[in-house]
Amino acid sequence: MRQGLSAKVSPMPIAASLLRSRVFDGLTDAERACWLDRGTTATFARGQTVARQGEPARSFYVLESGFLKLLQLTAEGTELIMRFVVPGEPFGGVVALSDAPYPVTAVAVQPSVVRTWSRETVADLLGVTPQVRVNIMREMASHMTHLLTRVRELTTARVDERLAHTLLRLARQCGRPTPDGVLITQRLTRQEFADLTGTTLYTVSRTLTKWESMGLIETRKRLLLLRSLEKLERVGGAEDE
Amino acid sequence: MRQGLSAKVSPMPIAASLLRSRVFDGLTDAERACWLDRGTTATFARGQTVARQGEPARSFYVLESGFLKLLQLTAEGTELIMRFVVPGEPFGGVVALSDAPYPVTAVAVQPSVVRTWSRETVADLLGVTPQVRVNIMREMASHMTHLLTRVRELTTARVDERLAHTLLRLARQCGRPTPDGVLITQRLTRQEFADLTGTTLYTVSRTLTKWESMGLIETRKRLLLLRSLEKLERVGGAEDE
DNA sequence: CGTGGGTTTGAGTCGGATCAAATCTCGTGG
DNA sequence: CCACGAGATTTGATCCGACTCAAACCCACG
Repeated sequence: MRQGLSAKVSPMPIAASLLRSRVFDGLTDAERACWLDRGTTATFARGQTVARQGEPARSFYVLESGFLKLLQLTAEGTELIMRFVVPGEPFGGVVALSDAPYPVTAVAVQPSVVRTWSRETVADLLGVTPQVRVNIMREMASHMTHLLTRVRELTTARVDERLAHTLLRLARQCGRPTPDGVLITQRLTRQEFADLTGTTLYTVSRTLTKWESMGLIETRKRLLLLRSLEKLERVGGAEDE
Repeated sequence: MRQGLSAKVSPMPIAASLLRSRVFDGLTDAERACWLDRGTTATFARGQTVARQGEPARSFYVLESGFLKLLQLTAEGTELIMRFVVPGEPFGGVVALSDAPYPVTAVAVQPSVVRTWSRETVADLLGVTPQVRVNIMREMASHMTHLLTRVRELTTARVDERLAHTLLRLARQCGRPTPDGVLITQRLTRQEFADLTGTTLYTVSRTLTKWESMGLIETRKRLLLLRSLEKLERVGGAEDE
C-alpha cells in the first residue's frame, strides 16, 4: 500500500547531514551515535511518498540526502506545498510527540534517503536525551511562525509579492551563491512554484518572464538564478516597468 | 492565597477554567496547585494588549476568564486574526519553550483575567512536571494542523466556504447549543469576521445577509445563531439561487 | 433626541483564474 | 547521434469573484 516501504533498508551509512542536524543540538557524540544506531534508513525514488496525510503517525524522520516536499491535498486534488525538506531537517516530529495523524503528505522530489525512528523508539530515546524534544519544539515553533506569516501574506499580499518571498525563502533554504547571484539548486516546475505560492502556473510564468526581462532573475539550464535579492524584496509595492 | 483543591466556595470561581485546562492534563492535584501558586494573575480591559508581536517572549499564559484574540498586523496596519483564546486555553507557549519573539499580538476582546508565568518559572516547573511540556506540544500540534488547513483554504477555497468554516470553528470554540441551533456567545463585528476569514467586512455582510435569507443563520441581539451546522458545512460547492 | 459605531447596499473596477493553443525542452529509444 | 514525443512553458483572450469606494441606514447609548 505504501509504495515507499518497498524501498531498501540498510543499516550502515553515516550521514554527515544527520550529524550536524539541529535536532541533535546539545547532544554528546555518544548520544548522537545512539540515535543514529536506533534509526533505520530507507530510500525513495523521485515521486514516491514517504508519509501520507491523514495516516496515523508511526514515525519520526530526518532527511539524510535528497529533497522532499510536504504538501496538503484538497478534495479536488489540487496540491499545496507547505514546505520543502532539505538534508538534516526533521519532519513528522509534530506528531511523533503528540498523537495525531500526519497533517501533511511527504513526497520525494529528488531521490532521497530518510532516517526513520518508530514512535516507540522515539519515546524511548527521548527518555534518555530529553534535549531532543526541546530541539523538535524549536523546529515546530519556527514552522509555526512561518505558517503564521504565510497566512497573513495569503490574505493581504498580491501574488507578485508572495512569489518573491517564495523565491527568497528557497534561496535561503537551498540556494548557492554564485558571482552573478544566488542559484536555487533545485529544478522546480512552474506548477511547483505555483503550489508553493498559492497561485496558478500561468501567473507564475508571466511573472517570472516579466522579472527576467527586468533583469531580476535568470533561468540557467532549468535552474533559477536570483540576480538581486534586494530588488526582489522590494517587489510588491513598487510595480512599474 | 491559593489553597488546596478541597473545595471552598468563593464568589469568583477560583480559576475553575485553569483547573480543567488541558495544559495540566495528567498532573496530580498537588502538581496543579503548585503551578497555580507560582503564577500571577493580571486583568485586562477590552481592547488592551496582553502581549505584543515581535517582543521577546517573557511569559507563558493561560486565560482564566474573558476572551482574547491573537492577531498579526501587516505593514499597512490591516489586522488578521489568527485565532481566539477562550478560558482554559494557554498561549505564548510556543515561545516559552523555544526562544523567539512572540509571533502574534494578544488583545482582550472582553475584559479578561490571565494567569502568567515567567520564562524562568516555567523552566523551573517543567523540571518537576515535564508532562506539561508534552501537553503544550499537543496544543501546538493542534494549532499547527489548523494553520495548515487554513493555508490550504486560503489558496483554494472561495470566501463563502472559508466564512462558513470560520463560523463552524467558532461554534466549536465558543458556541452554546439552543433549541434552534448553536449560538455563538461572542459579539463579533463584521470586521472581526472578515479579519478572521481573510476578506472584507462588505463581503462578510453580503454573505451573512444571503445566508440569513436562506434560513441558515439568524442574528439575535447582535449574536449569531447557526440554525444548521450541516448546511453550513455544505456551503461552497453548492451555491445556488 | 442626536451622535457615532456598526451595517447594509449599490456601482464600478481589477487581479488573477480559466481555457485554448502554440512553442519549447529534454530525456529516450531507435 | 538524431529524431521523436511527452511534459513543461509561454502567450493570448476572456471572465468572474471579490475588493474598493460611496452613501444611506440602523441602533444602542448617553
